[in-house]
Amino acid sequence: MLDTFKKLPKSRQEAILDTAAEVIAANGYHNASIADICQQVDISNGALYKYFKNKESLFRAILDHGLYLMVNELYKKYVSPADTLVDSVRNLLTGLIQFTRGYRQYVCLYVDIGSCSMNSYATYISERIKREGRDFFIGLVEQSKRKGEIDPNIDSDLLAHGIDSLITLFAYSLVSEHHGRRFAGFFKTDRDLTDADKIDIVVRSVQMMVR
Amino acid sequence: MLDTFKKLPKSRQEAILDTAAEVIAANGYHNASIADICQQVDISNGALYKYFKNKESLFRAILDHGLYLMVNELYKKYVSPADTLVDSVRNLLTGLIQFTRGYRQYVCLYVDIGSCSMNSYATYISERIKREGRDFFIGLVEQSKRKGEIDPNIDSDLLAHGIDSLITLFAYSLVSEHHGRRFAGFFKTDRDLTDADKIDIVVRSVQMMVR
Amino acid sequence: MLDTFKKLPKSRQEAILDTAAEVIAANGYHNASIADICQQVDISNGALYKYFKNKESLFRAILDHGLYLMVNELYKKYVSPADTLVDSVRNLLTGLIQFTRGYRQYVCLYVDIGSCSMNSYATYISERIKREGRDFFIGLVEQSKRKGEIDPNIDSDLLAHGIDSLITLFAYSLVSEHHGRRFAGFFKTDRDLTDADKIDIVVRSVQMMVR
Amino acid sequence: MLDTFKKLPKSRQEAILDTAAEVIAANGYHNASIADICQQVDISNGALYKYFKNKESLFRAILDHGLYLMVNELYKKYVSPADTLVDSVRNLLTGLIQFTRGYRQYVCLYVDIGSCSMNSYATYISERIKREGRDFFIGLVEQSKRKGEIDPNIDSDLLAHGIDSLITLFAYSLVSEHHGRRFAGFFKTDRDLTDADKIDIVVRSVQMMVR
DNA sequence: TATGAATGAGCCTTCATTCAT
DNA sequence: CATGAATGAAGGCTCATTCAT
Repeated sequence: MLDTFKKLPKSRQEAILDTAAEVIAANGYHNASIADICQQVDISNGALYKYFKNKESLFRAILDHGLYLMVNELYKKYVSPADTLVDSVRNLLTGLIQFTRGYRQYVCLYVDIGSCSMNSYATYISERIKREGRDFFIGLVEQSKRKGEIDPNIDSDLLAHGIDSLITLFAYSLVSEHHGRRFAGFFKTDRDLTDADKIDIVVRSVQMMVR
Repeated sequence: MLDTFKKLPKSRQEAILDTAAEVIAANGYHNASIADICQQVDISNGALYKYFKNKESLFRAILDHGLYLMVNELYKKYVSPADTLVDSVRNLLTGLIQFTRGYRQYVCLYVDIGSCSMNSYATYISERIKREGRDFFIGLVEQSKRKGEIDPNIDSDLLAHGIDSLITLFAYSLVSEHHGRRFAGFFKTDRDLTDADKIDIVVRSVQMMVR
Repeated sequence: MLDTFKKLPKSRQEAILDTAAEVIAANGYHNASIADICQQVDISNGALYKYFKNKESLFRAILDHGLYLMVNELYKKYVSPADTLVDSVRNLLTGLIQFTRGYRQYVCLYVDIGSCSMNSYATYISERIKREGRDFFIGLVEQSKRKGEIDPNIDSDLLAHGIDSLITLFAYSLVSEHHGRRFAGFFKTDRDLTDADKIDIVVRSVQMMVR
Repeated sequence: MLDTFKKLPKSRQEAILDTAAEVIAANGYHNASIADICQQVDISNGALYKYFKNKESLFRAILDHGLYLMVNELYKKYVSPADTLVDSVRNLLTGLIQFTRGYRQYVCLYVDIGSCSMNSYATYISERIKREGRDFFIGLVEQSKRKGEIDPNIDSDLLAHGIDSLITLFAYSLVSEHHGRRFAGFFKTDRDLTDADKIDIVVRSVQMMVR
């Protein structure tokens, strides 16, 4: 990200990142063309290269912004220390659905970054994503222990990892064709699973683990 | 896949698919070039187009073969009806590690197919993958119930989904930079997690769910 | 130069190199566009890149061919051991004029390669050009000494260098605006210098050196 | 060159021209970018276009300044009417080496202007360069004749042209990879030719012509 | 007057696909 | 049936130049 970009009004910066993220999320990093992005963002080809050194650098700025949003618009927004573990999880899932409405493209990129062909790009952001997620969920579990809600003998790491796994795949299911199908596949209904159904499933899974 | 391809010796067919899968897994579908694939596979450019209508059709053949391998070299090979649920899971995880040694590229593609930018390609194969996975895990759980190993009141779908979630992300962690980091991130050791450590983690997670 | 190019008929190879050389000579290396070259040569953009790895590699092939021509169509063609030194020079100058009629573009490139902005490209070919030129002219001078035409006390290197200098700038004057003017500038006539005039000037200069 | 530029302090004007000349000399006219030039010169992109109509106009101003320097910092500085012809040549060569230390970029451009791809740009300046050079060298020769140093029957034009040729290629050899190699190639030493060696060579060549 | 962001055509290069041999 | 040369659109990126501030 170059200085020229930082000098833009925050709202313009966000609009550019959001739209560029959309194009990349829809087509995949390699398949999204700079020309496409510029057209959608409504800036000239040259302008983009005044903002970012190259395609990869634009992508990194998008990933950075996505992480920022995940922490500030999700982790910090939908969870309060007063809640029980299970309520926290439920709130987070609800939050995730809200978040996906506003920032679907970033959820997509969050999924994409996990694919093997993105391994080299993942290096840039994964460590930070990991840290945020781990601290958040281990914090949740230990708080819950302190409040005496769950058995103190439960392995915190194990439980945090289990909850994170369920929530990760829940998030994936919101935007990925494959994961949507996989998630729903286990549950036979005569209609599609609603968001509420899916929240319920994850919450019950967590309860199964802490019971 | 055209008839010309089917007429090739099975071993040649597999060699072509395996190598093409390798190139695509390493670079991503959009970033892998037909020229690269032909060179690695050691066939002429024209030959490839005698075997497959186009790039996407080659990709589909690869996905088909990957699914075939997953069922026959994994689900059917490493699990026996005599085992307990937990042992089955352990065996499957061990199998996955073996499978990844021989067919890493297909595991990669299995991960990739979950990314949003592959949504349109996922449609082709996901339904079948989902069915195989769902039947396998629900089968495992119900067999276990029948043998009286686990509480019959447990929701089979929920448990099957939970186990599948853990195993899915375990598989992901074997080949994806991001998922490798995410998985290990929850567990502090002074060294990297070994495969045995990771198996142990998933097994204990499953025990947590059926306890 | 790639194998694909070498497989073309020699005549086609030459036609491609000659035409590409023309475009580059007319516009300069950096200013000559691949698109222009392809259009003039009448091949597709992609074809050129099947023949040559990149622009620089095409340029090198052109330089190689130019050197080949200089040796075979000039040095070897217009000079015979029977001639006196002065006649050899005269024949070479006549040859240069002929050569320039058929291969003007290569003479241009020979001039261009001497410009500072081509220093990095010159490295590739200069050493060989130098060797050919030096051997040719020193050979000429020493032969002349052996035949007793010129004073054996004359420093061969010095004389060879002097002759080469005059001939070099004569060649330059045939194709370069600047050098044409510089050369002619010293001689006042009421008309432009003819080729014969210029040959005469160089020959008399050489005579001045061996007198 | 626009009035805005002429209003700048002379020293600023020179600094701008010198630095811009450096960038163009290093990269070649077509390959040197305005952005690069502005950055090196430390003026804004817009400012440059307030000073000069366009890239070519800047280039012309540089060429003009180069000619000015050649006349005033070289021809007028290192040669005195009291010197013999040979001493004048020696002084000029020494001067050229000094000049190249201070103004190498202009020597480069002087070489570049001779290349064919610069023919259209050469038109602008060559006539004047030619005149200065011709007058200078013919002046030198005729003065020498008047002083009775050299045979009055020698053709002044021819000698002036010969001397200019040697000095031109000497100058070229100071900055051009190709010409450096060509010049030195004729003289076998176990070390590189020093500047003094090269001066000596040219001086002896001139002596060979006037003997 | 000075700035530097914006433009968009044009650059070199790659690619999936076709087709003559 | 196999080959691999040919295509030309499209890719990421740069550039001389303009113009609102």
